[in-house]
Amino acid sequence: MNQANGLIKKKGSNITMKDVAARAGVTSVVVSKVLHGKASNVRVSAGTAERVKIAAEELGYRVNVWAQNFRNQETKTIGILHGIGFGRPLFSSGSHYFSVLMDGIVEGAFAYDLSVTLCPKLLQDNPEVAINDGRFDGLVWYSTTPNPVNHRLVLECQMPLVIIHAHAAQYEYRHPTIICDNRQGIRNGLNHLVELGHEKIAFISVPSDSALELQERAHAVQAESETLGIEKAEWVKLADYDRSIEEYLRSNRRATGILLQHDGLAPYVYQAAARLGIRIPEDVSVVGFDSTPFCEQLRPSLTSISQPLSLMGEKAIDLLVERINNPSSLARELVIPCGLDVRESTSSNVAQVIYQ
Amino acid sequence: MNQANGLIKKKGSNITMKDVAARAGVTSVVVSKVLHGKASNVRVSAGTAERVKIAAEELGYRVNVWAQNFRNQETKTIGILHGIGFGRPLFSSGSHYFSVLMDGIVEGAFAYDLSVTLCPKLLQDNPEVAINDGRFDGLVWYSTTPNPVNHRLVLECQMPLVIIHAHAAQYEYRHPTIICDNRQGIRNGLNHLVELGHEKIAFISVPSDSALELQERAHAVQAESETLGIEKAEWVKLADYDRSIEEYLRSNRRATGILLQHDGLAPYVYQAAARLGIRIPEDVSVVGFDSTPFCEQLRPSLTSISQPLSLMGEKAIDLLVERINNPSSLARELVIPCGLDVRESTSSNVAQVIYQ
DNA sequence: CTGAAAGCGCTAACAT
DNA sequence: ATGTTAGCGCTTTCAG
Repeated sequence: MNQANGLIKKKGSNITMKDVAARAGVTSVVVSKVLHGKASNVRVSAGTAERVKIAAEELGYRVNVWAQNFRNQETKTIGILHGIGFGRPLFSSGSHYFSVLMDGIVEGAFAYDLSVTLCPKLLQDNPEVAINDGRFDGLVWYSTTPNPVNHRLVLECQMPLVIIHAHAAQYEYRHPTIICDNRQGIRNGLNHLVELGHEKIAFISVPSDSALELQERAHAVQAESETLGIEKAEWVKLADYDRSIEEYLRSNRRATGILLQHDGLAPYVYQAAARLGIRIPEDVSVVGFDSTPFCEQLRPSLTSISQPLSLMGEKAIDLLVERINNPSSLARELVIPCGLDVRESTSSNVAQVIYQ
Repeated sequence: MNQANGLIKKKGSNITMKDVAARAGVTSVVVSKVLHGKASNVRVSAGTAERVKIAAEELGYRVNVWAQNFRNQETKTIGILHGIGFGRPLFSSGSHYFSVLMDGIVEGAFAYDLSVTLCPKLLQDNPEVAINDGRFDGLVWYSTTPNPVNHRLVLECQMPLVIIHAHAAQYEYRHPTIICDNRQGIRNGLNHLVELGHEKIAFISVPSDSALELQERAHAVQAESETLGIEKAEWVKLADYDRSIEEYLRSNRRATGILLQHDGLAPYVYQAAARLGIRIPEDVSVVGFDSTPFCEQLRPSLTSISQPLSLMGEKAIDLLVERINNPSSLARELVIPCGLDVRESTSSNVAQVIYQ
């Protein structure tokens, strides 16, 4: 087999500033100034500068960024902490959630010339070690369902850290947080149904809502339905997903507009409706929350309140950088408005009225 | 607003080995040996070791990994180079390709305790700089459609680098490569159709196939159809996607089994078939190549030859690590077998015969 | 068994 | 305008 290699450099066999300096007949300090010095710092004669540049070019010199960062006591790198047990998230499977979030985070990080690192030490066994081993300038932590263990870990974290999906108060204002405006999102959904002519609206929620955001959505429904002056939305709390929904849909209390606490409840509603011969959206309109890609796969596709996840990831980096540059800056909370993606699962209530 | 911070450490305000040494009444060398020394190296009295450990514990000492790596002239970090123009790939949108590949790469990297870094310098403007600035121990490069610019860049790369979707010969055996077995994949597809009773088989390909893998698939069809003893598969080369396919399907040369050069051609075939009232799979069976998630979204879902992308990412890291540890090791080529995901677009040819 | 010295590549501060 | 010194945190080498 034709085999050409040995072209790969051995560790530490790179050209350094010293080499360049030697060739240019100066010291490495001059090289540093010429090649990387801030304009103000460069007090070097034009001739020397030229010689240095030529020498660097000839030798194919490349700055060693790690040495540079090490010297500067920074890493220009941020880490991602995954909430649930800090296990490793997957890009390709699961809820698609991580992919979208990551895109935002990377986008934000790149704007500040920060690298984003997926680190086994951080994403597996012992985050508490890697969290503080000099690897990162800052961390992004996201979790929809906090638990006592990681709550404490996050609270005690001494590194610049930004938390996605939380209120600053939850973490004693120790770290900046970013969260979507669940109340305004619910308002979007309710408004949409009202505008379509629905007067009786139900909110379907999971049985136990440990996740803060789910709680907020539930509260918002209460508050907003009063404000909107619509019949106070009936709150269907699910004990047994399938059965509860079917019972509700069969009852005479059935609403014409249904709001879901999150998209994941849609299949239960769809299936129960199908069993009962209730058509979506002709007989009942359904609005989800989160507007995951999953919505597009449902038949009919699911109208859903959108959480601008990617944007949140991006903005999170703004907060983080602020914190890195000024560790004693205020731990701000950023609230991002929700949108509404109208799809096939909602329609006007008029037709229904006519044919009833 | 209740505000508690100032808890975030300033840069470089960490406990170092020096601090631990001072408290334990030894030097940092001893600390290093006790805390990080390989078992063989630790020639320290039990008492001292104990004191050091206690001191470290009391001070909350954490090793600074970057300093450690810097000293060891390594980074324990690999970078990902995206082929086409080296632009930044997105996780959430696009072909899903990147997500799957990344999962494999990360899986592989984590097995070696390597971090995977997404770096703006690498993924944007000037990869040629970041490629060699001391940031990475090695690089993964993937591209389905190489161009002269990045071909040269890759050829001249002095870092350990592994290439996904290429033959080692294309890069003069300078870097290890990994590629799926396109010929065997085509064989899978043809076999499947033959076993279903199809005797006349067509291969539909794109007009210009700059991508190496597409070429390989085409060649494989020629070679394998002979081997299989089936009527030599007709090769429909598309000049104009829609028209060519429709013309072909309308002609009396129409096959009952169609093999596609890649999944992306399926919609054209589906639509042309629909226009002509040709049913899939009743009248014609269709097999794609790549088995992208897209296959599931088609109606009927598309049977497709699968490329184990995630596994390829994982194996790529094996090759890369081999290269990092031994730069003058052989630039191997790894060929990974394809699978076949049977879905709804293929069925037995028997029914068709009966009712004809 | 422990310590002193040296240095990875780079740069800020202080000489000259 | 250029050089010298010093040190980021760590570990290897060599002396005691």
